[in-house]
Amino acid sequence: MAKPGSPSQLTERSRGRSAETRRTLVTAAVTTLQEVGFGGASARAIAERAGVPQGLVFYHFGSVANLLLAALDAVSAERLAHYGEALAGVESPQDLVAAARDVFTEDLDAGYVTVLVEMIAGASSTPGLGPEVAQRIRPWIDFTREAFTRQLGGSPLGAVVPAADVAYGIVALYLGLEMLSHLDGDRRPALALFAHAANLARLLEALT
Amino acid sequence: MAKPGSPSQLTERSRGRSAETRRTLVTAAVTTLQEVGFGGASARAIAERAGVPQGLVFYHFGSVANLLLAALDAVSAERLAHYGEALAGVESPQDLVAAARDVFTEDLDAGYVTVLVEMIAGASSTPGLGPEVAQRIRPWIDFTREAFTRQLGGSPLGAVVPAADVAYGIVALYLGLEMLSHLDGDRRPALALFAHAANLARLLEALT
DNA sequence: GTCTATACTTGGATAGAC
DNA sequence: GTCTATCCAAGTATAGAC
Repeated sequence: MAKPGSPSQLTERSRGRSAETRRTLVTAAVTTLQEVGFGGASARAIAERAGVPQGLVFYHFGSVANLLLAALDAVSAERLAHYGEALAGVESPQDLVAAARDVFTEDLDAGYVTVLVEMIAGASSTPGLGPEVAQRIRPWIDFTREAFTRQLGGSPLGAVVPAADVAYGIVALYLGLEMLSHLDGDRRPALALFAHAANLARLLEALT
Repeated sequence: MAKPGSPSQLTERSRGRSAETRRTLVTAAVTTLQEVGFGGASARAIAERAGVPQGLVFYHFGSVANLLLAALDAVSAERLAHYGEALAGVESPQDLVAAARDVFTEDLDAGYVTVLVEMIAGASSTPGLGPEVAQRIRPWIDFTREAFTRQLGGSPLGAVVPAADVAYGIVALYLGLEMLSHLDGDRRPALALFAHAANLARLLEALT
């Protein structure tokens, strides 16, 4: 049961091919989660999208769950990097809310958060998956905490409520909004909330 | 393909038996969703818990999805009735937050919201399920909107933010918190948020 | 090391027995 | 009208070919 990627006996050709197959499968796993959810993300469904035989899922990842976790890793890395860029120019709570709204819209359009939501919900039905998913969410909460601390740590709000708790709540809200918006295909209620948040941010700035 | 419950040819005995089988299946569907999620809620898994043969799922409900929707209906009805009672004695924003916290704890303990979350996430993988689930969530949002309007409609917050938007956000937050708390089995971060909300409610009351 | 063909299991659904 | 025996599709996983 040799793991792929082991160093011995690898030709240039086979090494490159393996890596590409893995990449293809990971990409296909992401789109499968987006299109048919965790429940529909079988080895067959993913492999078909990837254009490779179904057995390769098990050869390269050992199980469907592992492949889905790899997909989650890929999306997390991609998004966190992007969030970092999006927040680079932020200099006020108002900017922060605006950036959050833009990022939310992107996430919804591209279905990035769907992947996360499906994995969280799906974790209930696959033994051992829960902790793995939980671990992969922590960076999102940490990122949010830091962004909040930077822009609002010194404000009246930051004085009353610990950043860690707020960050947890914001991520929860983000996931919930994604879930509801995705469910009925209407993002307007969610975007309305961002607009109100912008108003409150303006109000808060006026106080300081 | 006669639907059960048709009036003709029914003995007292058979009518009672059918209703009881349906009830048993619905209850089993709820616990199955709670224990193994949407992905694990197969006709066989549910029927085993109900102690009835698997084919009865299709006889009585036509499909697994229909049975799961019936389970969601049962939970929704039960919870909305209970929420109504819990809010009967509420006379201030502070009371409202306290009641919400109690209800949240109950929901988490009994796994009621898990059913909802699993159905929302699972809707992605079953064609046609989305709208059905969306329809069943609307009452939760309406209920929240009314509760908010009653206690905070006249406050500064109510003046700035439309109740409908807030209600949507609160339900989203509620679902997200349930999802995260359930995932890593730690409800403390969520409960901390309710504590902060209580403080803010107190603050708001001081202003009015 | 990489991948394909095949074994085995579980699940949805229904034809027909009671 | 109610339920059971059975069928077929879809899923996971691996033994063995290249």
